[in-house]
Amino acid sequence: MANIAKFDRDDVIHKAMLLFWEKGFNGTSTRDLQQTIDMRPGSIYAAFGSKEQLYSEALECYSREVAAILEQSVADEGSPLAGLESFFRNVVIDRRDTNPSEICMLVKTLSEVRNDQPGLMHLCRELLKRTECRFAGILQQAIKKGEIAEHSDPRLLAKHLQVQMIGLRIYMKTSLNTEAVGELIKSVFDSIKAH
Amino acid sequence: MANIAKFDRDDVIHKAMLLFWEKGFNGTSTRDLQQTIDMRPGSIYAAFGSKEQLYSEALECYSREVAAILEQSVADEGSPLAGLESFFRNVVIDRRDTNPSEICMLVKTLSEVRNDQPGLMHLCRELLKRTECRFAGILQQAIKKGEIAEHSDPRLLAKHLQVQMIGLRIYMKTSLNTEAVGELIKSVFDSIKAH
DNA sequence: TTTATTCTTGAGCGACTGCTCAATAAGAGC
DNA sequence: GCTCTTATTGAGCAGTCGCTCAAGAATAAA
Repeated sequence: MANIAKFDRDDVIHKAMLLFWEKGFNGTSTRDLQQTIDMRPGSIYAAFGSKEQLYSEALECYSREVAAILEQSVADEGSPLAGLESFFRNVVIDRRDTNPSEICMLVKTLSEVRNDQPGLMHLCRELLKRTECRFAGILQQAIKKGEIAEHSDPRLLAKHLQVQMIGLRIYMKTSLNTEAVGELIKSVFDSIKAH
Repeated sequence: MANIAKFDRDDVIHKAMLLFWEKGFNGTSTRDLQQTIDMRPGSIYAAFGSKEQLYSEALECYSREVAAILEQSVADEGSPLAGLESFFRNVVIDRRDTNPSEICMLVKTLSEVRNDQPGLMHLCRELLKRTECRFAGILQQAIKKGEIAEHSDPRLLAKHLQVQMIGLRIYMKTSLNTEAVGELIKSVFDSIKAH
């Protein structure tokens, strides 16, 4: 009953998320984790059950934080479409050095996880779908505000944006060419406006 | 001096490639490899030096095979642009069930490998760059044949295609929606033609 | 303080990791 | 046949893996 002063669960998950994001699921050992979150194996397994379960919670944490950045971008720009573009530049270019990895953690998971971990796979799909829905919602606002043509299909455009976001982040890691990627982002949003 | 009848090196690398592509670098144990390529550890390490070195050769094998598919597609279609589109559909949609993974092996590597394996990272970048150059070459042919506008920049378009290819394959894995992805591919090539 | 409950600790289990190397087999040249 | 060189074998090393659990510390209730 008593809410005994325990470790700060959210903080621990956040720290675990950063480590997992950097090193991947297989690349992160439980010893790494113990050191990073400053907990002993017994406590970790009592609190989270398994490495996979902790990873799940880290994924959800990641997804929440990305959603917050997106929301903030739209609010800051005061325009749905400009907010989206700012979000893209922010995530793909500006944060690439400070983030644990240039690549989206959901994509890293999807590409690493094997079919014998259906839970993680399913969670990834769910979280990516939510991002796509957020994109669609913002695009819908952009239509309302007349920033893009009324006959545009926000759900198709959202899929398009999802593909771009995934592709661009990886392309950024391969090319190391900030200018070229900036140009590519510009052309993505130019073509949306032109529709 | 004598060319003693040894194992078939190319065949072994191909088999190793399929396993690595499926399970990733960290996810593939040397025991897995031993069984798959039917060699004992001593022979493997005598022939390839290390797991990482064998992985490098597997990556090059993968890249060669993808390049062959691209070349074949262009030859079959008798048109550079139609060949590219056929290649996209082939790789992103048609082969997704028979391939060891839906996702490009180079991208999987790039997303998994840590910075303490600079050799693999560098090789990935090199091989992806070559693919981009191949795209650019084919787009150049498309311009010559009048399939796309003369003022198009084949190198920029090639970067664009690279981003699409990467993004689409991952999106295919998340959405499992063949129709939507087919539509996305169509729109990619429609917009290239429209330029 | 005493007792009951919750939380934390860390030694260590059994399985697995990448890899080595002395022993053996299999050819090539004579 | 015989020697010399090269190829293959597989037991096993030293280290790491994810995880458990008996013991102890910390807090709450009485």
